[in-house]
Amino acid sequence: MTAPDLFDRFAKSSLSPDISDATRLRLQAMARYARVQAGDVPIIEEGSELLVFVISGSVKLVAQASQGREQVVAFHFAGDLLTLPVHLAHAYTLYALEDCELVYFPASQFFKLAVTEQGMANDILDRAMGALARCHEKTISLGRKNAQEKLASFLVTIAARLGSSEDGASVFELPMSRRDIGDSLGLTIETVSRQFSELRELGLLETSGRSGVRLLDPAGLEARAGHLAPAD
Amino acid sequence: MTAPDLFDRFAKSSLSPDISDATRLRLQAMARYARVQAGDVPIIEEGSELLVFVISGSVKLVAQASQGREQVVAFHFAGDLLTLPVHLAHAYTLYALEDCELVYFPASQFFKLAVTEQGMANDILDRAMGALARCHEKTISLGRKNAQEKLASFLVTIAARLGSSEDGASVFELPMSRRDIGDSLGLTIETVSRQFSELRELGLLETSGRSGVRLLDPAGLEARAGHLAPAD
DNA sequence: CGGCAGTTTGACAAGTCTCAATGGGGGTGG
DNA sequence: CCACCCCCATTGAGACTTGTCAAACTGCCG
Repeated sequence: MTAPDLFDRFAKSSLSPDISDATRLRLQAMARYARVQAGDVPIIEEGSELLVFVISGSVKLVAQASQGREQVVAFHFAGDLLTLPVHLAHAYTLYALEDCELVYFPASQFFKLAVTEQGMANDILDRAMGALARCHEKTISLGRKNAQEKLASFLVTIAARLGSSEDGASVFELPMSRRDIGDSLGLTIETVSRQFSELRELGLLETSGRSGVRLLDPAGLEARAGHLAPAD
Repeated sequence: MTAPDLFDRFAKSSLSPDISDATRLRLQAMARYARVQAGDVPIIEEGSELLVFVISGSVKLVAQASQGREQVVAFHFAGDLLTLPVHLAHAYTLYALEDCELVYFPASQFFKLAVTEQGMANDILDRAMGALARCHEKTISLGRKNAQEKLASFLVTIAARLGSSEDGASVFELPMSRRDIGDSLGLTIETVSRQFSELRELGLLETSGRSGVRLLDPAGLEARAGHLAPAD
């Protein structure tokens, strides 16, 4: 598949259909592409903030702290938009969890163009607000939850994104390793594993192989996620 | 001071000067105002996401988890823009840390208008991206830092925002209590207090009264913040 | 000056991390 | 197609950071 094909798929999935041809062409001119395998770093580029669209596959956005400690700031899946920040106090890197196709743009250029098209500006704003809201939710998880609540809420969130429903259960394959989950939740790989075991013993979920998960009791899991009951 | 005055100050500080009069008038028509004292909840409104401009004072955005646990998602000071989310898995509330003046708008209406003015849309996008970047930084702090690193990086960040320089030292008054700091860093009030004492014993800072802070060695503090060295 | 709320300090408990060993999945090569 | 091997995941034991509970202290405000 060639780059133009990738741009078309990007346009179809992530641009509103009533974008003007002129804007579309200018977007295409500034678009860059990455097709990478699991584990690779898709984008090697410094100096400017990037706007990255995940066309297929899944990625993790990782921040490096001192002493080799890593924090997964966010996971993103096909259809998502993410921003790759220039480093502030920490350096950020994007990694492919699976084989991936990405389309990306220098953020400032993209914005300059986006604000000339109302539909596009609106869409980008919505996505940015959505990303901010998800980051806020993650903040709560990291700051005020114990290990079990962290894993439970993580699984509930992933299930909402990737899960398919099978008579009350939610079934999905985790594209990330236990280490990635730990690095995302602020836990060690061992603690993640222990919590998986405990949730299994509680009858809330089953696992098959390394990545298969079946949430047997989504409501029970949600109850252990430390979320505020909506009716409170 | 009357509401129109507040709008003028908002316009002067937070709107680009070349906004059209029509847009300005429509903004004024949808603007709402809050003037509250420390500790108050400035905005009681449900159902839609709000865009809040802090004209004066400072606020904390708090998320309630189950069992009365609170997580401070962000502090905001005069000049800041923040979004007050409709609740997702958690409920959010805004509290005034000091006497405050706020101007706020329903986010969707504001956006609809903002995208008709390029400068405005750009500005809002920039601010949203900035908020997202700060939230990412907070994620790292919560997920991968110990208590001392959390407090050190918190103080460095606040100093950059509120501190005034006095021959190498950075001096400021904390508008928030130890509890607020703990709720922001995912620590208890006792742990925050112990870390203050330890940093004091290390000669990195002095405190005066409950809120006065003098960072004697900002570089030394930064070194303990767990940040990645820029040159790495 | 007195009282109260917020802060500091101390002792102990608990949860998570660290280090270590075992187990199992899944990919590779024969 | 099967067997092997390596890497990831699981399980266990002990250490350590942080949380919990309690008491003393001190700014701050009336």
